[in-house]
Amino acid sequence: MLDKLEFILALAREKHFGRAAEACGVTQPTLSAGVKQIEENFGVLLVNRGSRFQSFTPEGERVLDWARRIVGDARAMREEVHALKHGLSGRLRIAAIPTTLAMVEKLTTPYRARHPNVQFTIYSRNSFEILDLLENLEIDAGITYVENEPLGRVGTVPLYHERYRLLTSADAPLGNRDSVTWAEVAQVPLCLLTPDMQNRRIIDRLLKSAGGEARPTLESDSMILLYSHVRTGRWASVMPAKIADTLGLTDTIRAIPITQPEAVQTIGLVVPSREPMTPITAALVAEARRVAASLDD
Amino acid sequence: MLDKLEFILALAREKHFGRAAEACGVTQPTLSAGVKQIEENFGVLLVNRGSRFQSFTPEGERVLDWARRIVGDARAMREEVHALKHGLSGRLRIAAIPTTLAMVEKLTTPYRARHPNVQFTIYSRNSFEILDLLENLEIDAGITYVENEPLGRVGTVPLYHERYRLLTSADAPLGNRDSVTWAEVAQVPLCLLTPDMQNRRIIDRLLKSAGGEARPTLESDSMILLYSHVRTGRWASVMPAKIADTLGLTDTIRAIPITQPEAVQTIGLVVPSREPMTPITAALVAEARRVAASLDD
DNA sequence: ATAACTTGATAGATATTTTCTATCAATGGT
DNA sequence: ACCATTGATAGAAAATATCTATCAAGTTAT
Repeated sequence: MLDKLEFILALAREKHFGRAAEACGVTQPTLSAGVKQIEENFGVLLVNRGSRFQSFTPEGERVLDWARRIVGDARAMREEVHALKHGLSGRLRIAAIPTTLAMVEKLTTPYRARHPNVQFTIYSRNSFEILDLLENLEIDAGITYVENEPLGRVGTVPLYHERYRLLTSADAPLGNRDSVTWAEVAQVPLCLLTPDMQNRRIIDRLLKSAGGEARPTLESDSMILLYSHVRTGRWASVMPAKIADTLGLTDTIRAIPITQPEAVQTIGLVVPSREPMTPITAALVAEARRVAASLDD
Repeated sequence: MLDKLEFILALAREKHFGRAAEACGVTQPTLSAGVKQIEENFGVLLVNRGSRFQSFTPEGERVLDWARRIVGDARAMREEVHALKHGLSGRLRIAAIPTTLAMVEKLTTPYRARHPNVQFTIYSRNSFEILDLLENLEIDAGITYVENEPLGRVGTVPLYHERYRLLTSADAPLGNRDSVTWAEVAQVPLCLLTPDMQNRRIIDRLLKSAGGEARPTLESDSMILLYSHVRTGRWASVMPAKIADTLGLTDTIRAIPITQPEAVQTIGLVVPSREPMTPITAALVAEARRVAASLDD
C-alpha cells in the first residue's frame, strides 16, 4: 500500500507512467497495476487517461495530498527510529536560491560539526522549484525568500536580511561613489539573473519604482557566470551584499550600497510543516535558529 | 507495511500477541512475524519480550506514535475519497460518558437526517476510556467533560453545561424544597455512579467542599440502574439535569436544583486533532457546532 | 495518407511475500 | 512437579507482486 502511494507521488511528479515507474525502480506495467489497484480498492478513478497520462481526477488530487503526508510520515518514522538508535545519519537534501548559495556553508559547517554522519545534497533552484520540491518530498528544506510570495504548508525560520550592492569597476561611471540610488543604477547596463529567479524580479521591481527599467546586457541563472563577467571590470551587476562579500572583490571592483530605498528582503529556511519534523530536519532548524542571529551584520 | 503498523497498534491495545492477532483477523505467528519484520527493517527492537509481552521499547513507543498517525491518515484518506464519490457513508463510532447518553440523540438525530447512509455505534465509557479509545483510533469522537482533566492531542467542541439535581421522592426529607444546598445533599443517602466515573468524582468533590462526604448506599456504572432505584421513591440520587429531564419524572419524584455552589461543568465533543478530519467526523463536528447553541436552556 | 513512434494496458510466467498449520521452548502459577 | 499460557519457529500453501513480451490507440513526421 505504501509503495502504491509512492507510485502515485512519482506519477504526479513525472506525469508519465513510464518515467514514474523508472523513478520508482519498477517496470511500467508494475506501476500501472499499482495505480489501478488503488483505484479499484477505493472504487474511484484517480487518473484521467486517454492513451497517455492526462491529469488527476478530483479524487486523485485528494489521494495525492494524503499520499504526500502519509509517505512523508512513514519516512520520518524510519528516520527518527534510526536516529534514536544510531544517532543522526542519512542525507540532508536542501535546495537554495542562487543568491543564497554562498551562505549555505554557514548552516552546513556547524551542522556537520554536530552531526558528522549526515551527508548533504544541495540543489540550486529558483523559489518556485523549491516549494515544488518540498511539496513532493524531494528535499528536506529550502532556503529562499520568506515574506514575499505565498508559501504553502511550510514552516519558516528567518535567517538574514538581504541588502543590495552595485558591483562595478572603480573607474566606471558611479565607480567612485560611496552609495548610489536605484534611479542611478537604472542607467547602468547590468548583468542579472534570468527572470525566473525571484531575485531578478525583486530588482526589476526596485528599478521600475525608481523610474527606470531593467535592460540587462547579460542574463544567466548562474551567479558564478555573472561574477566572472563583473570581475573583468567591463560589466556591472546588482547582487546581494552577502554573495558579493563572499566572492571576494579585487581592488578594481567595488560593491557600492544602493539606497532610496535601502531595499531589504528576508531570507529564511523553509521546511515542511510536519509535526514532529524528521530528526535531520529538526536539527537543521535548530542550527538555523542558532546561526540566524550572527548572519545579519 | 501499513498492515504491520496495524499489528503494532493492536499489540499496544491488547498487550498480548495472541489477542492482538485475533483483533487483526490473522493468526498469532503472522502477527509475530509482522512485528519482527518491522523490527528487522528498522534495525531496532520495538517490544520487550520475555516469554510474553512485557512492554514497548522507547523506539517502540515512537513507532507506536507514528503508526497511530499514519494508520489514522490512511483510513481518513479512504473515507474521504469514498465520500467524494458516494456521499457520506460508513460507521460513526462515538463513546460517551453515561451522564450524557440521554443527549446523544440531539446529535445523532439531525446528523442522520443530513447523512442517512451513515451508521452509528455508540459506547458508554468513562472519560479515561474515551481518551484511550480516541488515541487508539477505536472511536471517531467522544462526548465527555472538556475542561477538567488534561486532554491529549484532541480538538474539542463545547456542547452544553451540566447542572445538578437532587432526585428524590416528594415525601422524603428535602422532597418539598424548591432548591437545596450541597451541604444538605451531603446528609442524604444516595445512589451514585461508581468512582471510576468522572461525574462521581465531581459530585464527591462538591459534597466534600460543602463539608460533607459521599457515602453512597448504592453504586453502579449504569444510569438506568440508578434511575430505576430512584423511581421506587425509596432511594435518592444526584444527577445532571439533562438526564433527569430525559428519563421523565413521575409525580412522586422531584428533580430539585442544587445550589451553593451552582456547579457547572462543560460537556463537549472530543475528536482526534487530525488535519483534515475524516468527512464523517467533520460532519459530526459541524453538527455539534450547530446543535450546541440550542442545548443550554 | 501512411509509416514510425510513443504511451499505457494486458496476458502469462516467474518470483517474492505473506499467511497458515503444527509444533516447540520458555515461563509462570498452582 | 505439573499443567497452562505465551510467543517463536519451521515448512507448506496461498496470495501477491513483478517481470517480459506484446498489443492497441494515439501522435508525429514524412
